[in-house]
Amino acid sequence: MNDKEKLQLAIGKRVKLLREEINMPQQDLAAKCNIEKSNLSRLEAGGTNPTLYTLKKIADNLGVSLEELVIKL
Amino acid sequence: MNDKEKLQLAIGKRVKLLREEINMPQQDLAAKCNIEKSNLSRLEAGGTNPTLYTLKKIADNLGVSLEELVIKL
DNA sequence: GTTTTGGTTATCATAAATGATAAAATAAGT
DNA sequence: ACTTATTTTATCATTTATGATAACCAAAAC
Repeated sequence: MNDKEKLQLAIGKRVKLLREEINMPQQDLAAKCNIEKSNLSRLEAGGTNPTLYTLKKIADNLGVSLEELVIKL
Repeated sequence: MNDKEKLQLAIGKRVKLLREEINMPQQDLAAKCNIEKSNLSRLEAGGTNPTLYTLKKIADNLGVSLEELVIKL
């Protein structure tokens, strides 16, 4: 498990946590962000190294700032 | 100028500002991050949509947290 | 038990970030 | 002016995130 993989897992968990806190399904969040739901699923599972723009859209639609999204990463 | 481009310009300026605050040349930062100096140049100019891992390496080597790096974006 | 609902996994194509290298431009210092 | 350091720009190959679609799994509802 390298740094990159750890980071991917961490951001994935963070997104999942914030999303579940507001009871928003993956598909809803994905739709709002204009990303594929399968893509979001992989992201939350730590399977991708998302770009800044993807993270920004997720933060916006979760109602948090980008800082809050990447906290402790 | 769309949202993505604005975001790229914003992160670029932020990296540049933080880097210059500690008087670190692009090439030094790039070397520490194991990224190409040309790549960093483009990033600071707003020409790329960097991945989370790239941003994390940059934050680490600038001596700031990821939150601090993406502040106000 | 069979519909929903939410989530996962798989595959392939496409777009784009990055690696690698080189050349040109700019600034700073001597 | 000349040198040196720094940055920018360009190009091409490679890697990878994402788009798009489909099939599958799990749990809860009914």
